[in-house]
Amino acid sequence: MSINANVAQVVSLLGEASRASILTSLMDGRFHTATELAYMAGIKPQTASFHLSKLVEGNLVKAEKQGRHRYFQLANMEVAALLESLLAISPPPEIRSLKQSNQLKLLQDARTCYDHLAGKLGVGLTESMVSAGYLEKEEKEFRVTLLGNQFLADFGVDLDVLKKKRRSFSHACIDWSERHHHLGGSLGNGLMVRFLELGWITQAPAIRAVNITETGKKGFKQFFDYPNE
Amino acid sequence: MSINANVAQVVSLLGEASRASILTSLMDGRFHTATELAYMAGIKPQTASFHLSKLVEGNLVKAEKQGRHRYFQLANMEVAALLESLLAISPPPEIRSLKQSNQLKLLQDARTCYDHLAGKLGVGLTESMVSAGYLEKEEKEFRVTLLGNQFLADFGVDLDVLKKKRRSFSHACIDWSERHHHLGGSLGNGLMVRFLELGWITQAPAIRAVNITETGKKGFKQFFDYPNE
DNA sequence: TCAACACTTCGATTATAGTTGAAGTGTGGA
DNA sequence: TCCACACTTCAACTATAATCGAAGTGTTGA
Repeated sequence: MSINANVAQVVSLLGEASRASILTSLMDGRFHTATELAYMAGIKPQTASFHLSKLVEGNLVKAEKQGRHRYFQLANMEVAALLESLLAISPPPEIRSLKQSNQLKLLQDARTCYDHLAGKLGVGLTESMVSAGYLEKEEKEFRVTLLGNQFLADFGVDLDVLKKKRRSFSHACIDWSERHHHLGGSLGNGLMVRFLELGWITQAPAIRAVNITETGKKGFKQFFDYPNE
Repeated sequence: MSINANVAQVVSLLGEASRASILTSLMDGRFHTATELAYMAGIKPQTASFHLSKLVEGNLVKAEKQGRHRYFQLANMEVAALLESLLAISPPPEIRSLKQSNQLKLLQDARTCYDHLAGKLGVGLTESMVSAGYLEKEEKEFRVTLLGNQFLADFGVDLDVLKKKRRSFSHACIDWSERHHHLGGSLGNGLMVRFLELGWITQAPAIRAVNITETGKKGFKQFFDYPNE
């Protein structure tokens, strides 16, 4: 029954510690080199290269050559979505060290989910925007209200451009740490890009944790009422 | 980075040919014994037993003891949904033998998807019901119209009972062979149960293919306008 | 009580696949 | 031209895990 063999083949690519590590490292949506990924996964570059070639072959990862570097990225958003949903299913990690505990906390506070914000920050901002009447939650996506249209325009996010992109506009993305939905799609991405532009957040170099700047703290409070306790 | 280790652990259970075979065999939603599953996967009972204990440990499968038999079933509907979505992602199988080709055709024509109908039959019936105005497709589920309420009541499906069950009522389930949605949830299950009651369909013993009886052919044409070319 | 049966456990074998050192290719900069 | 660097390929090693025969447990039915 080789119907199953196909599933096994695809899935077995995910079911190995080193490859899973590489893939979750790639979940920040940015490009990474083989050596970087090797370091993050705690393996030698040859080993990473071996795994990466398998992942490229299996269409989970795509590569782009530039000079003597090869930059790797998740093949598409479906892969990222699959990974996030698997993280949601998987049991929470056991904490073994202080460093690990701190890293986990950073990720829970604010991180990128492929190309938009997740963690407490991502979920919190989304909820604030719903409370303020800018967004309305539908079954699997968020709808931007008239009020929200105005707000986003004022904030410097061009909805017309975002809507033209050939991808979902505002899908509700499941969050593995908060067990809530947050704003994904091109709108989620557009907002994050704007936050980066404004210098409200900065991306950590090796991890997909996100750092909130002092300007950001004021801005999030003023414009989004976050945090709102 | 043991965040990844958890994912890898869960996923690696799926990424092995024998286990994938066992799991897809269990996708008919029925209970199966270890020996049955071993036969279907082409391995010895000891090996199946070994894998099954791992699957039970990993909460993908649950077991129930009855006399000298132990009956195995998928742990929950989430697991079934995960498997179907993986089948949808996986490339279509290569055909190697006539027998396999026939089996694949049977599965594509009409099969069970956990506990409701899929394949051409499942997709076709769903589309007919939408055309007839009994169902309306929403983002991720189907809504039963007033007309549909009446139709289903007449047909002998008790919606009140189904709605009380602690599970989704009518979610849209992705079909790996047809690449379309079909009707799942308790309503999808309720309909299939009714078809079995009426003797319109019978379940094949070893495969999750479904056989349409002569009565069924007439019934589906008369009540559901299927097939409708 | 006994034999047949369903399943599991154990131990040995075998196959598979991840890992790494060494060597090779190609690019960039001095 | 030469060296440093990023990456890949190759070959050997090693660890892991799937498989199956043999033996053991517990259940059913005669």
